[in-house]
Formats: sequence, C-alpha cells, structure tokens
Amino acid sequence: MTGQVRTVDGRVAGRRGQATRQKLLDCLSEMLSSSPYRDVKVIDVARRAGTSPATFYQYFPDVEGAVLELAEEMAKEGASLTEFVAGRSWVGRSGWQAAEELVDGFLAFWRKHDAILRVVDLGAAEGDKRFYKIRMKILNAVTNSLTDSVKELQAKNKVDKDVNPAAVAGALVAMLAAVASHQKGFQSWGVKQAELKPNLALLVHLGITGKKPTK
Amino acid sequence: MTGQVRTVDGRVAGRRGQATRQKLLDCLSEMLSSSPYRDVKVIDVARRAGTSPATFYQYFPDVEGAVLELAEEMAKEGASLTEFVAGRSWVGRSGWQAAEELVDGFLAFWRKHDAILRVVDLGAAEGDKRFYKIRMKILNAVTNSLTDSVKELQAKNKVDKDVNPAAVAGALVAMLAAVASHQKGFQSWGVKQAELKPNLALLVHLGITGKKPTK
DNA sequence: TACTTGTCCTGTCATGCCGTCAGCTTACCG
DNA sequence: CGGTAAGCTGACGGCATGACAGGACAAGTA
Repeated sequence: MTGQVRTVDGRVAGRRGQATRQKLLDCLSEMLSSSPYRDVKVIDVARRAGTSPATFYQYFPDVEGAVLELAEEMAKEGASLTEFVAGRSWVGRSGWQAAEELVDGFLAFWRKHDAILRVVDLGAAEGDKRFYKIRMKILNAVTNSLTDSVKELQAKNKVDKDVNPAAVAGALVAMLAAVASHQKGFQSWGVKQAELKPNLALLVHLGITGKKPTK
Repeated sequence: MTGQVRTVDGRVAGRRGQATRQKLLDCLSEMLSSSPYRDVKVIDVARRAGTSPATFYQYFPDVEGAVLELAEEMAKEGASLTEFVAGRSWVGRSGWQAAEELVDGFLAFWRKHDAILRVVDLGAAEGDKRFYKIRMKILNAVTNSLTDSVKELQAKNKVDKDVNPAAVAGALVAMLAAVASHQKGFQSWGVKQAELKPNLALLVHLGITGKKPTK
C-alpha cells in the first residue's frame, strides 16, 4: 500500500534514514514514559537520539505527528487482542476461562503500551479524529467480537432482548481500558493486582452472559 | 483554614486581584475546552483575559498550577456525586432506580467538566500525585459507598464471599468515568445516548448485586 | 582515483513563547 | 495629602520552533 517511508519534504528514506527515524521514534517513546506529554520537546528527543532538532523535522511535522506514528505501530500489534475473544464460547466453564484470558491479555497489553495509550486516549477525548481512529482500531476488534457473543446468546434466549449488545460490549471494553491505565490507583483502595483480575473477569462474565460464572 | 488567596510572591490578593485571578481561571477553562491541552499557552490565556502574561505568573506558577486550581474547584462540586449512592438500597425495584440515578448523575457531571477531567485523568495516569489525589477525591466518595453496599450484601449472603468489594466498586466507577469521557465514541458503534444509560445501569446493578435487576 | 548523484544531517536564523524583574499606576488608610 | 501595599505591565535573556541552504557521506560510474 503505502510502501515507502517518506521524509517531510518528499524524498524516500533509505537504509540510514529509516534507522535514524526509528531511533527518534524509540527515544520519543522513552520520553513519553518518563515525562509528562506536555513537556516532551523536540529538542529533547533529538538530543537523546544523538542528533539535531532539524533532523527530527525532516521525518515528522511535529511531536504529535511522531506520536501518531508510534500509535499506528502499536495499533498493529493490538490486532493480537482479538485472539482473546474471537470464536470463544461463553457458556459454562469455558466462559469463565474466556473472561479471565481476556482480562489478562488486555491488562498486559495496556501495561506494555501505557505511555502511548495515555496520549491516544487524551487525543481521542479531545476530539482529534486521527487519535480517535487509532483508538477505535484497537478497541473495535474486541468490542465487535464481544458484541457478537452477546447477540448470539440473545438469539438463544440466554440474554434479555432489551440488552443492547454494542452498548454492553463497549462499556466493558472501556472499563478494561480505564482500569488498565489506572492500575496503580487501585492499590490505594487496598486492591492488589492479583485480586483485581478475577473481579474484572467476574464483571465481564456477568456483563456478557448476565449470569455468575461456573468456575 | 487556608483563608486568604495569595499571589506567587506572597502578597494577599484583594478584591480586584481575586477578580483578575478568577477571570484567568475562567479563560483557561474555555481554552481547555476548545484546544488541545498541549497547545494551551500562558500568553493565549492572558490575552483572552485582556491582561498580560506577567499577570498570569503573579497568580499561578504555570499552566499546570492553574489547572490544578480549576480541578480543586471541580472536586468540591464532585462531592455531590455521593448523594447518588450513599444510603441507597440495592434490593428489588429500588436497586434498579439507584443504578439508573448513579449512571445519570455520573454522566452529567462528566459531561459538564469534561475538559478539565481529561487533564486530571492524564495527570493521574502519568503518575502526578497532585492530579491523582484530586481524581481520588472525586471517585472515592462513590467508590467507598459502593464498596460498602457490596459488603453489606455479602454479610447477608446475597453476594459471593470471594468477591472483592473494593475491586468491583473501583472497576465499575472506572467504567462510568471512561464511558463518560468517550461518550461520543459510542455513537460510532451505533449506540445512542439514550440506549447507553440503561445498559450501563444494568452493568452496575449486575456488578453490585450479582443479579439482574427487577424493573 | 576522480566524478556524479542522491541521501542524510546540521548550522544558522527569524520568530514566538517562557518566566522574571524593576518600576509604574491604582486603591486604601490615617 | 503622603505613605504603603496591591496590582499591572514593558522589557529582557533564554530557549524551542520550524525552515532553509549547504556540507558530509555512501554508492555507483568511468
């Protein structure tokens, strides 16, 4: 599709160029993890990458542009979240297992990419369509899959008709995302990591099936 | 307690000073609603308030400092969220009503303060203890109240013993907060405002009581 | 080896925001 | 009316931004 990586002024980036570009992205990612988004400056990223601000501007229009690039990378990896939902059974013992694995996978993914996800979340909440789309891309796979699960259960009369599958699925996914980005916050309520997971799985199971899980 | 409002250099602010200070806060609030947090500059806020940057720095150490002030204001108002939970019964028909009203109140509060809440969320997620505390202050009231409700139901053997009340309450509150800040996002999944609320209430009810509501 | 070509990087510069200070104006009080 | 403290701003050094032209470098060619 897009194929070649291009600089801001239109040239195609070669081997060396792509390396510097990637190094800048890596350094930006580190900076995002260690300092507030608002304080991440082009000059700092460039310095850390052992290059100059001018070089940065050759590959990205601004900090936000580079962040979008990072986010796209992550979104690709996020496709793997689907495997925790697609084609799973939500009845009986396997339903509980599905819930547990979904929670596990979600929290792990979020923890791994927390810095960039914070920024994506902010951008999306501020109404920036580019960030919004990326957030969708990550969450859609899971949400749609869960939506289908609920619809199926509805068809079998195992879930009430007045439940809106998309609303429930979306809310559960939002819950997982929110809990994941504030994982530390739960410790101050006296909730430990290990305790959090089964309780989240319980909520997911309850939400999808309307019933308590059989463990 | 604190009593007087003070300038950065230690003087007490009088009538006129407080007015300017408040005007700066108001303008900052507007700016936060209309442009990305990263792009909110002191000079813009000052200009909008019809004053100079130097004046801004007389009352606030920086943009973040002023935002904290706004957040504190909001947190005070957030205390009113308690009324949607404290002393409510979660059994039978009134349980459903409690869930519905909690969801309603929460969404309304979030929609009203979305701009500042975005920033507080970001700050908290980035590990800034000041923002973190404010977020706590708002959510704690609701979370603790819900936690108590679950504990009560557990004491009456209406909820399983292996449920961690704090974890469930925290997760539900996080869900409400997350859904509230991405309300627009749900529309692209084909979920309308009006449909969202009852489904959220359902999830809350399921989470607290473990049972489907009787409407 | 010398020359050419296109990629890659940086020095430099105009612009604009940051954050501080000295100093001016305004309000209040005896 | 003079003193005092509050209130505001112009001005300034410092730093980030973003654009450009030109130098460094690698690879291919003769």
